[in-house]
Amino acid sequence: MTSTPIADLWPTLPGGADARPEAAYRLLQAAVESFAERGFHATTTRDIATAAGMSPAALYIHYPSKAALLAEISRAGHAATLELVRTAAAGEGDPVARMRRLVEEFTSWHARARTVGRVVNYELHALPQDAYGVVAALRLDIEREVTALIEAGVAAGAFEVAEVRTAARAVTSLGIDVSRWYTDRSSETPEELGRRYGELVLRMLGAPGAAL
Amino acid sequence: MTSTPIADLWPTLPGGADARPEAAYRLLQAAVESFAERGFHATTTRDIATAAGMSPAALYIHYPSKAALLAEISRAGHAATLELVRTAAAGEGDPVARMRRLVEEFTSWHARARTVGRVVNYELHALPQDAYGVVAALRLDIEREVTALIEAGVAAGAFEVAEVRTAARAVTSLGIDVSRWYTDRSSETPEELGRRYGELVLRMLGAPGAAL
DNA sequence: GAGCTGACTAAGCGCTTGCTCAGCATGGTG
DNA sequence: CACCATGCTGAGCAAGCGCTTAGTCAGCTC
Repeated sequence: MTSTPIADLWPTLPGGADARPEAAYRLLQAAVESFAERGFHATTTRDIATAAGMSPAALYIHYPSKAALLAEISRAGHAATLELVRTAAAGEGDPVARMRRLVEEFTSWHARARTVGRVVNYELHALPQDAYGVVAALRLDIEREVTALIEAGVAAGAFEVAEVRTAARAVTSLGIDVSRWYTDRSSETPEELGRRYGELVLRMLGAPGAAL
Repeated sequence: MTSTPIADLWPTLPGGADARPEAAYRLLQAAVESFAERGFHATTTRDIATAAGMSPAALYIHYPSKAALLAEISRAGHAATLELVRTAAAGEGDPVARMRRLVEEFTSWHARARTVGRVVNYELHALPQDAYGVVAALRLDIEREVTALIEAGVAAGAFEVAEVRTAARAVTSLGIDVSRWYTDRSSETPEELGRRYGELVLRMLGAPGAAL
Protein backbone atom coordinates (compact mmCIF):
# COMPACT_ATOMS: atom_id res chain seq x y z
CA MET A 1 0.00 0.00 0.00
CA THR A 2 2.54 2.53 1.11
CA SER A 3 6.24 2.84 0.46
CA THR A 4 7.00 4.91 3.53
CA PRO A 5 10.11 3.62 5.26
CA ILE A 6 8.64 3.74 8.73
CA ALA A 7 11.25 1.28 9.89
CA ASP A 8 13.85 4.04 9.71
CA LEU A 9 12.12 5.91 12.51
CA TRP A 10 11.45 3.17 15.02
CA PRO A 11 13.86 0.30 15.52
CA THR A 12 11.95 -2.91 16.13
CA LEU A 13 13.03 -5.81 18.22
CA PRO A 14 16.82 -6.13 18.09
CA GLY A 15 18.12 -3.91 20.86
CA GLY A 16 18.31 -0.16 20.88
CA ALA A 17 17.15 1.89 23.83
CA ASP A 18 13.70 2.53 22.41
CA ALA A 19 13.21 -0.81 20.71
CA ARG A 20 9.59 -1.96 20.86
CA PRO A 21 7.75 -5.24 20.45
CA GLU A 22 6.30 -6.08 17.09
CA ALA A 23 2.69 -5.39 18.09
CA ALA A 24 3.46 -1.84 19.18
CA TYR A 25 5.29 -1.31 15.92
CA ARG A 26 2.32 -2.56 13.91
CA LEU A 27 0.08 -0.13 15.75
CA LEU A 28 2.41 2.75 14.94
CA GLN A 29 2.44 1.79 11.29
CA ALA A 30 -1.35 1.51 11.17
CA ALA A 31 -1.76 4.83 12.96
CA VAL A 32 0.61 6.64 10.59
CA GLU A 33 -1.31 5.42 7.58
CA SER A 34 -4.74 6.18 9.02
CA PHE A 35 -3.79 9.62 10.33
CA ALA A 36 -2.16 10.52 7.01
CA GLU A 37 -5.12 9.40 4.94
CA ARG A 38 -8.07 10.58 7.01
CA GLY A 39 -6.62 12.88 9.65
CA PHE A 40 -6.37 12.29 13.39
CA HIS A 41 -9.98 13.07 14.33
CA ALA A 42 -11.53 11.07 11.50
CA THR A 43 -9.50 8.02 12.50
CA THR A 44 -11.03 5.73 15.13
CA THR A 45 -9.19 3.49 17.52
CA ARG A 46 -11.07 0.65 15.82
CA ASP A 47 -9.52 1.66 12.48
CA ILE A 48 -6.03 1.53 13.92
CA ALA A 49 -6.49 -1.70 15.85
CA THR A 50 -8.13 -3.48 12.91
CA ALA A 51 -5.36 -2.41 10.54
CA ALA A 52 -2.83 -3.75 13.03
CA GLY A 53 -4.74 -7.04 13.27
CA MET A 54 -6.00 -6.67 16.83
CA SER A 55 -9.07 -5.80 18.83
CA PRO A 56 -9.50 -2.17 19.95
CA ALA A 57 -8.65 -3.02 23.53
CA ALA A 58 -5.18 -4.24 22.61
CA LEU A 59 -4.16 -0.74 21.61
CA TYR A 60 -4.28 0.35 25.25
CA ILE A 61 -1.78 -2.25 26.34
CA HIS A 62 0.90 -0.55 24.24
CA TYR A 63 -0.17 3.10 24.29
CA PRO A 64 -2.14 5.01 26.93
CA SER A 65 -4.33 6.79 24.38
CA LYS A 66 -4.93 7.55 20.73
CA ALA A 67 -3.27 10.92 21.24
CA ALA A 68 -0.14 9.22 22.62
CA LEU A 69 0.24 7.40 19.32
CA LEU A 70 0.08 10.71 17.47
CA ALA A 71 2.56 12.26 19.88
CA GLU A 72 5.04 9.43 19.35
CA ILE A 73 4.72 9.65 15.56
CA SER A 74 5.14 13.41 15.59
CA ARG A 75 8.09 13.34 17.95
CA ALA A 76 9.99 10.68 16.04
CA GLY A 77 9.21 12.26 12.68
CA HIS A 78 10.45 15.66 13.78
CA ALA A 79 13.52 14.20 15.42
CA ALA A 80 14.43 12.36 12.22
CA THR A 81 13.94 15.50 10.15
CA LEU A 82 16.11 17.57 12.47
CA GLU A 83 18.82 14.93 12.36
CA LEU A 84 18.71 14.95 8.56
CA VAL A 85 18.94 18.74 8.43
CA ARG A 86 21.76 18.87 10.98
CA THR A 87 23.79 16.27 9.14
CA ALA A 88 23.47 18.10 5.82
CA ALA A 89 24.14 21.54 7.31
CA ALA A 90 27.24 20.34 9.14
CA GLY A 91 28.60 18.31 6.22
CA GLU A 92 31.53 18.92 3.97
CA GLY A 93 31.88 21.64 1.37
CA ASP A 94 30.99 25.30 1.10
CA PRO A 95 27.54 26.69 2.03
CA VAL A 96 26.32 26.18 -1.54
CA ALA A 97 27.18 22.48 -1.55
CA ARG A 98 25.72 21.99 1.92
CA MET A 99 22.52 23.83 1.03
CA ARG A 100 22.15 21.75 -2.10
CA ARG A 101 22.47 18.57 -0.10
CA LEU A 102 20.12 19.83 2.58
CA VAL A 103 17.36 20.64 0.10
CA GLU A 104 17.88 17.40 -1.82
CA GLU A 105 17.51 15.29 1.28
CA PHE A 106 14.82 17.39 2.95
CA THR A 107 12.73 17.25 -0.23
CA SER A 108 13.25 13.60 -1.06
CA TRP A 109 12.48 12.67 2.55
CA HIS A 110 9.17 14.50 2.40
CA ALA A 111 8.36 12.67 -0.85
CA ARG A 112 9.48 9.22 0.32
CA ALA A 113 8.06 9.47 3.84
CA ARG A 114 5.02 11.44 2.74
CA THR A 115 2.62 9.57 5.03
CA VAL A 116 4.71 10.33 8.09
CA GLY A 117 5.31 13.80 6.68
CA ARG A 118 1.61 14.52 6.49
CA VAL A 119 1.03 13.54 10.08
CA VAL A 120 4.07 15.48 11.22
CA ASN A 121 3.16 18.70 9.40
CA TYR A 122 -0.61 18.73 9.26
CA GLU A 123 -1.80 17.18 12.53
CA LEU A 124 0.05 19.46 14.92
CA HIS A 125 -3.19 21.00 16.18
CA ALA A 126 -4.37 17.61 17.44
CA LEU A 127 -1.33 17.12 19.70
CA PRO A 128 -1.80 17.30 23.48
CA GLN A 129 -0.24 20.46 24.85
CA ASP A 130 2.88 18.93 26.39
CA ALA A 131 3.64 16.93 23.26
CA TYR A 132 3.16 20.07 21.21
CA GLY A 133 5.80 21.84 23.26
CA VAL A 134 8.38 19.16 22.53
CA VAL A 135 7.59 19.21 18.83
CA ALA A 136 7.54 23.01 18.57
CA ALA A 137 11.06 23.11 19.98
CA LEU A 138 12.24 20.63 17.34
CA ARG A 139 10.60 22.71 14.59
CA LEU A 140 12.37 25.81 15.85
CA ASP A 141 15.69 23.98 15.75
CA ILE A 142 15.08 22.95 12.15
CA GLU A 143 14.28 26.52 11.17
CA ARG A 144 17.39 27.75 12.95
CA GLU A 145 19.64 25.32 11.11
CA VAL A 146 18.36 26.49 7.74
CA THR A 147 18.60 30.15 8.70
CA ALA A 148 22.16 29.71 9.93
CA LEU A 149 23.21 28.01 6.72
CA ILE A 150 21.77 30.82 4.60
CA GLU A 151 23.54 33.36 6.80
CA ALA A 152 26.81 31.48 6.33
CA GLY A 153 26.28 31.58 2.57
CA VAL A 154 25.56 35.30 2.63
CA ALA A 155 28.65 35.93 4.74
CA ALA A 156 30.75 33.96 2.27
CA GLY A 157 29.35 35.98 -0.63
CA ALA A 158 27.72 32.89 -2.11
CA PHE A 159 24.09 33.86 -1.51
CA GLU A 160 22.28 37.15 -1.86
CA VAL A 161 18.87 37.52 -0.21
CA ALA A 162 16.74 40.46 0.91
CA GLU A 163 15.56 38.83 4.13
CA VAL A 164 17.21 35.72 5.56
CA ARG A 165 14.17 34.65 7.57
CA THR A 166 11.84 34.93 4.59
CA ALA A 167 14.26 32.94 2.47
CA ALA A 168 14.51 30.27 5.15
CA ARG A 169 10.74 30.05 5.31
CA ALA A 170 10.59 29.60 1.55
CA VAL A 171 13.19 26.82 1.62
CA THR A 172 11.50 24.77 4.33
CA SER A 173 8.07 25.56 2.91
CA LEU A 174 8.93 24.05 -0.44
CA GLY A 175 10.07 20.81 1.16
CA ILE A 176 7.23 20.46 3.64
CA ASP A 177 4.57 21.03 1.02
CA VAL A 178 5.93 18.10 -0.97
CA SER A 179 4.37 15.74 1.56
CA ARG A 180 0.97 17.28 0.79
CA TRP A 181 0.97 16.74 -2.96
CA TYR A 182 3.44 13.93 -3.72
CA THR A 183 1.83 10.58 -4.55
CA ASP A 184 2.78 7.15 -5.86
CA ARG A 185 1.67 8.37 -9.27
CA SER A 186 3.98 11.38 -9.36
CA SER A 187 6.14 11.34 -12.45
CA GLU A 188 9.40 12.04 -10.61
CA THR A 189 11.17 9.83 -8.11
CA PRO A 190 11.84 11.44 -4.72
CA GLU A 191 15.51 11.70 -5.64
CA GLU A 192 14.86 13.39 -8.99
CA LEU A 193 12.53 15.83 -7.29
CA GLY A 194 15.16 16.51 -4.64
CA ARG A 195 17.80 17.28 -7.25
CA ARG A 196 15.52 19.66 -9.13
CA TYR A 197 14.39 21.42 -6.00
CA GLY A 198 18.04 21.74 -4.99
CA GLU A 199 18.73 23.64 -8.20
CA LEU A 200 15.65 25.82 -7.84
CA VAL A 201 16.52 26.76 -4.28
CA LEU A 202 20.13 27.65 -5.10
CA ARG A 203 18.93 30.00 -7.81
CA MET A 204 16.32 31.41 -5.46
CA LEU A 205 19.06 32.20 -2.96
CA GLY A 206 21.04 34.02 -5.64
CA ALA A 207 23.90 31.53 -5.84
CA PRO A 208 25.80 32.61 -8.92
CA GLY A 209 26.22 30.05 -11.68
CA ALA A 210 23.36 27.85 -10.49
CA ALA A 211 22.00 27.37 -13.98
CA LEU A 212 19.37 24.96 -15.43
CA MET B 1 -10.39 37.73 16.08
CA THR B 2 -9.56 37.09 12.47
CA SER B 3 -8.70 39.49 9.71
CA THR B 4 -9.80 37.23 6.89
CA PRO B 5 -11.85 39.18 4.37
CA ILE B 6 -14.56 36.59 4.08
CA ALA B 7 -16.90 39.24 2.73
CA ASP B 8 -14.92 39.19 -0.53
CA LEU B 9 -16.03 35.66 -1.18
CA TRP B 10 -19.73 35.79 -0.38
CA PRO B 11 -21.81 38.85 -1.12
CA THR B 12 -24.32 39.41 1.67
CA LEU B 13 -27.73 40.89 1.33
CA PRO B 14 -27.70 43.44 -1.46
CA GLY B 15 -28.47 41.53 -4.65
CA GLY B 16 -26.12 39.29 -6.57
CA ALA B 17 -27.18 35.88 -7.81
CA ASP B 18 -25.80 34.06 -4.78
CA ALA B 19 -26.59 36.68 -2.18
CA ARG B 20 -27.53 35.08 1.12
CA PRO B 21 -29.34 36.19 4.27
CA GLU B 22 -27.30 37.38 7.17
CA ALA B 23 -27.79 34.26 9.26
CA ALA B 24 -26.42 31.99 6.54
CA TYR B 25 -23.47 34.31 6.18
CA ARG B 26 -22.78 34.21 9.91
CA LEU B 27 -22.80 30.41 9.77
CA LEU B 28 -20.28 30.45 6.92
CA GLN B 29 -18.01 32.78 8.84
CA ALA B 30 -18.23 30.65 11.98
CA ALA B 31 -17.58 27.47 10.00
CA VAL B 32 -14.52 28.93 8.26
CA GLU B 33 -12.98 29.90 11.56
CA SER B 34 -13.76 26.63 13.30
CA PHE B 35 -12.63 24.44 10.41
CA ALA B 36 -9.41 26.44 10.05
CA GLU B 37 -8.58 26.27 13.74
CA ARG B 38 -9.60 22.74 14.67
CA GLY B 39 -10.18 20.95 11.37
CA PHE B 40 -13.46 19.71 9.93
CA HIS B 41 -13.82 16.55 11.99
CA ALA B 42 -12.93 18.17 15.30
CA THR B 43 -15.52 20.88 14.74
CA THR B 44 -19.06 20.10 15.93
CA THR B 45 -22.28 21.53 14.58
CA ARG B 46 -22.76 22.93 18.07
CA ASP B 47 -19.48 24.85 17.76
CA ILE B 48 -20.56 26.44 14.51
CA ALA B 49 -24.09 27.24 15.61
CA THR B 50 -22.96 28.72 18.92
CA ALA B 51 -20.34 30.89 17.23
CA ALA B 52 -23.03 32.13 14.85
CA GLY B 53 -25.35 32.83 17.80
CA MET B 54 -27.95 30.14 17.12
CA SER B 55 -29.10 26.76 18.28
CA PRO B 56 -27.71 23.71 16.45
CA ALA B 57 -31.00 23.08 14.67
CA ALA B 58 -30.92 26.49 12.96
CA LEU B 59 -27.90 25.39 10.95
CA TYR B 60 -30.06 22.91 9.05
CA ILE B 61 -32.47 25.59 7.87
CA HIS B 62 -29.67 27.19 5.86
CA TYR B 63 -27.48 24.23 4.94
CA PRO B 64 -28.40 20.57 4.49
CA SER B 65 -25.39 19.29 6.43
CA LYS B 66 -22.09 20.16 8.06
CA ALA B 67 -20.35 18.84 4.94
CA ALA B 68 -22.36 21.20 2.74
CA LEU B 69 -20.89 24.13 4.65
CA LEU B 70 -17.40 22.80 3.97
CA ALA B 71 -18.25 22.26 0.31
CA GLU B 72 -19.48 25.83 -0.10
CA ILE B 73 -16.39 27.26 1.60
CA SER B 74 -14.07 25.13 -0.49
CA ARG B 75 -15.85 25.90 -3.77
CA ALA B 76 -15.93 29.66 -3.22
CA GLY B 77 -12.34 29.76 -1.99
CA HIS B 78 -11.06 27.85 -4.99
CA ALA B 79 -13.13 29.92 -7.40
CA ALA B 80 -11.72 33.13 -5.94
CA THR B 81 -8.16 31.79 -6.19
CA LEU B 82 -8.63 30.73 -9.80
CA GLU B 83 -10.08 34.14 -10.67
CA LEU B 84 -7.07 35.83 -9.05
CA VAL B 85 -4.63 33.64 -10.95
CA ARG B 86 -6.45 34.10 -14.28
CA THR B 87 -6.53 37.86 -13.90
CA ALA B 88 -2.82 38.05 -13.15
CA ALA B 89 -1.83 35.60 -15.89
CA ALA B 90 -3.89 37.40 -18.54
CA GLY B 91 -2.81 40.89 -17.45
CA GLU B 92 -0.55 43.37 -19.16
CA GLY B 93 3.18 43.08 -19.64
CA ASP B 94 5.62 40.33 -20.52
CA PRO B 95 5.64 36.90 -18.84
CA VAL B 96 8.08 38.14 -16.20
CA ALA B 97 5.83 41.02 -15.14
CA ARG B 98 2.75 38.81 -15.15
CA MET B 99 4.47 36.08 -13.14
CA ARG B 100 5.64 38.64 -10.62
CA ARG B 101 2.11 39.93 -10.19
CA LEU B 102 0.69 36.41 -10.02
CA VAL B 103 3.03 35.36 -7.22
CA GLU B 104 2.57 38.62 -5.34
CA GLU B 105 -1.20 38.28 -5.31
CA PHE B 106 -1.31 34.51 -4.85
CA THR B 107 1.02 34.81 -1.87
CA SER B 108 -0.57 37.82 -0.23
CA TRP B 109 -4.02 36.25 -0.63
CA HIS B 110 -2.86 33.11 1.16
CA ALA B 111 -1.49 35.27 3.97
CA ARG B 112 -4.50 37.59 4.24
CA ALA B 113 -7.17 34.91 3.82
CA ARG B 114 -5.20 32.30 5.71
CA THR B 115 -8.25 30.92 7.57
CA VAL B 116 -10.11 30.31 4.32
CA GLY B 117 -6.83 29.15 2.79
CA ARG B 118 -6.36 26.50 5.44
CA VAL B 119 -9.82 25.07 4.89
CA VAL B 120 -9.38 25.21 1.13
CA ASN B 121 -6.02 23.46 1.07
CA TYR B 122 -6.01 21.16 4.08
CA GLU B 123 -9.59 19.88 4.41
CA LEU B 124 -9.96 18.47 0.91
CA HIS B 125 -10.12 14.91 2.21
CA ALA B 126 -13.26 15.71 4.21
CA LEU B 127 -15.22 16.85 1.15
CA PRO B 128 -18.10 14.68 -0.10
CA GLN B 129 -17.18 13.02 -3.37
CA ASP B 130 -19.23 15.22 -5.72
CA ALA B 131 -17.96 18.42 -4.10
CA TYR B 132 -14.44 17.08 -4.37
CA GLY B 133 -14.87 16.64 -8.10
CA VAL B 134 -15.83 20.28 -8.57
CA VAL B 135 -12.92 21.48 -6.46
CA ALA B 136 -10.38 19.17 -8.10
CA ALA B 137 -11.30 20.63 -11.49
CA LEU B 138 -10.70 24.15 -10.18
CA ARG B 139 -7.33 23.11 -8.76
CA LEU B 140 -6.34 21.64 -12.10
CA ASP B 141 -7.26 24.91 -13.82
CA ILE B 142 -5.08 26.86 -11.39
CA GLU B 143 -2.14 24.55 -12.03
CA ARG B 144 -2.67 24.86 -15.78
CA GLU B 145 -2.64 28.67 -15.68
CA VAL B 146 0.67 28.69 -13.84
CA THR B 147 2.20 26.08 -16.12
CA ALA B 148 1.09 27.98 -19.24
CA LEU B 149 2.61 31.21 -17.96
CA ILE B 150 5.94 29.52 -17.28
CA GLU B 151 5.86 27.98 -20.74
CA ALA B 152 5.20 31.40 -22.25
CA GLY B 153 8.18 32.77 -20.36
CA VAL B 154 10.41 29.94 -21.54
CA ALA B 155 9.26 30.46 -25.13
CA ALA B 156 10.06 34.17 -24.85
CA GLY B 157 13.52 33.37 -23.53
CA ALA B 158 12.73 35.02 -20.21
CA PHE B 159 12.71 31.87 -18.06
CA GLU B 160 14.95 28.86 -18.02
CA VAL B 161 13.76 25.74 -16.19
CA ALA B 162 14.63 22.06 -16.33
CA GLU B 163 11.04 20.84 -15.95
CA VAL B 164 8.07 23.16 -16.37
CA ARG B 165 5.70 21.02 -14.30
CA THR B 166 8.14 20.80 -11.41
CA ALA B 167 8.67 24.55 -11.50
CA ALA B 168 4.90 25.15 -11.55
CA ARG B 169 4.53 22.88 -8.54
CA ALA B 170 7.18 24.83 -6.69
CA VAL B 171 5.51 28.16 -7.45
CA THR B 172 2.04 27.15 -6.26
CA SER B 173 3.51 25.19 -3.39
CA LEU B 174 5.25 28.25 -1.98
CA GLY B 175 2.03 30.25 -2.01
CA ILE B 176 -0.24 27.55 -0.62
CA ASP B 177 2.08 26.78 2.26
CA VAL B 178 1.88 30.41 3.38
CA SER B 179 -1.63 29.76 4.68
CA ARG B 180 -0.20 27.04 6.92
CA TRP B 181 2.42 29.11 8.71
CA TYR B 182 1.38 32.77 8.39
CA THR B 183 -0.11 34.29 11.56
CA ASP B 184 -1.14 37.66 12.96
CA ARG B 185 2.24 37.78 14.63
CA SER B 186 4.26 37.34 11.45
CA SER B 187 6.75 40.15 11.02
CA GLU B 188 5.85 40.87 7.39
CA THR B 189 2.58 42.18 6.04
CA PRO B 190 0.93 40.03 3.38
CA GLU B 191 1.94 42.55 0.73
CA GLU B 192 5.59 42.65 1.81
CA LEU B 193 5.68 38.88 1.82
CA GLY B 194 4.13 38.84 -1.64
CA ARG B 195 6.75 41.19 -3.02
CA ARG B 196 9.62 39.16 -1.57
CA TYR B 197 8.20 35.88 -2.78
CA GLY B 198 7.74 37.46 -6.21
CA GLU B 199 11.46 38.19 -6.34
CA LEU B 200 12.41 34.74 -5.08
CA VAL B 201 10.22 33.01 -7.65
CA LEU B 202 11.56 35.05 -10.58
CA ARG B 203 15.09 34.11 -9.63
CA MET B 204 14.02 30.52 -9.19
CA LEU B 205 12.66 30.52 -12.73
CA GLY B 206 15.92 31.84 -14.06
CA ALA B 207 14.67 35.27 -15.06
CA PRO B 208 17.86 37.21 -15.82
CA GLY B 209 18.47 40.36 -13.84
CA ALA B 210 16.07 39.44 -11.07
CA ALA B 211 18.47 40.48 -8.35
CA LEU B 212 18.08 41.16 -4.61
C1' DG C 1 -58.25 39.18 13.23
C1' DA C 2 -57.76 34.83 10.84
C1' DG C 3 -54.52 32.33 8.22
C1' DC C 4 -50.11 31.63 6.78
C1' DT C 5 -44.93 31.64 6.41
C1' DG C 6 -40.14 31.54 7.58
C1' DA C 7 -36.64 31.67 11.18
C1' DC C 8 -35.83 29.81 15.14
C1' DT C 9 -35.50 26.69 19.76
C1' DA C 10 -35.77 22.77 23.32
C1' DA C 11 -35.53 18.25 23.54
C1' DG C 12 -33.86 14.27 22.21
C1' DC C 13 -33.05 10.01 18.91
C1' DG C 14 -29.99 6.65 17.12
C1' DC C 15 -25.47 5.91 16.63
C1' DT C 16 -20.36 6.12 17.17
C1' DT C 17 -16.64 7.36 19.87
C1' DG C 18 -12.49 6.67 23.17
C1' DC C 19 -11.69 3.83 26.54
C1' DT C 20 -12.38 -0.02 30.40
C1' DC C 21 -12.72 -4.45 32.44
C1' DA C 22 -13.26 -9.33 33.47
C1' DG C 23 -11.59 -13.22 31.68
C1' DC C 24 -8.78 -16.50 28.54
C1' DA C 25 -4.67 -18.73 26.36
C1' DT C 26 0.18 -19.14 26.34
C1' DG C 27 4.65 -20.05 27.89
C1' DG C 28 8.38 -19.55 31.18
C1' DT C 29 9.70 -20.68 36.14
C1' DG C 30 9.64 -22.93 40.86
C1' DC D 1 2.56 -29.94 38.56
C1' DA D 2 1.00 -25.13 40.26
C1' DC D 3 1.90 -20.42 39.63
C1' DC D 4 1.90 -16.26 37.47
C1' DA D 5 3.08 -12.58 34.04
C1' DT D 6 2.09 -11.20 29.42
C1' DG D 7 -0.70 -10.17 25.47
C1' DC D 8 -4.85 -10.30 24.05
C1' DT D 9 -10.35 -10.54 23.32
C1' DG D 10 -15.59 -9.81 23.78
C1' DA D 11 -18.67 -7.12 25.75
C1' DG D 12 -19.94 -2.87 26.94
C1' DC D 13 -20.08 1.94 29.34
C1' DA D 14 -20.49 7.00 29.43
C1' DA D 15 -20.10 10.79 26.60
C1' DG D 16 -20.70 13.17 22.63
C1' DC D 17 -21.88 13.20 17.77
C1' DG D 18 -24.92 14.74 13.41
C1' DC D 19 -29.26 15.49 12.64
C1' DT D 20 -34.67 15.45 13.39
C1' DT D 21 -38.83 16.63 15.39
C1' DA D 22 -42.58 19.24 17.40
C1' DG D 23 -43.65 23.45 18.54
C1' DT D 24 -43.06 28.87 19.31
C1' DC D 25 -43.37 33.39 17.60
C1' DA D 26 -42.86 37.71 14.90
C1' DG D 27 -44.38 39.65 10.82
C1' DC D 28 -46.99 39.69 6.53
C1' DT D 29 -51.50 39.27 3.65
C1' DC D 30 -56.24 39.63 2.83
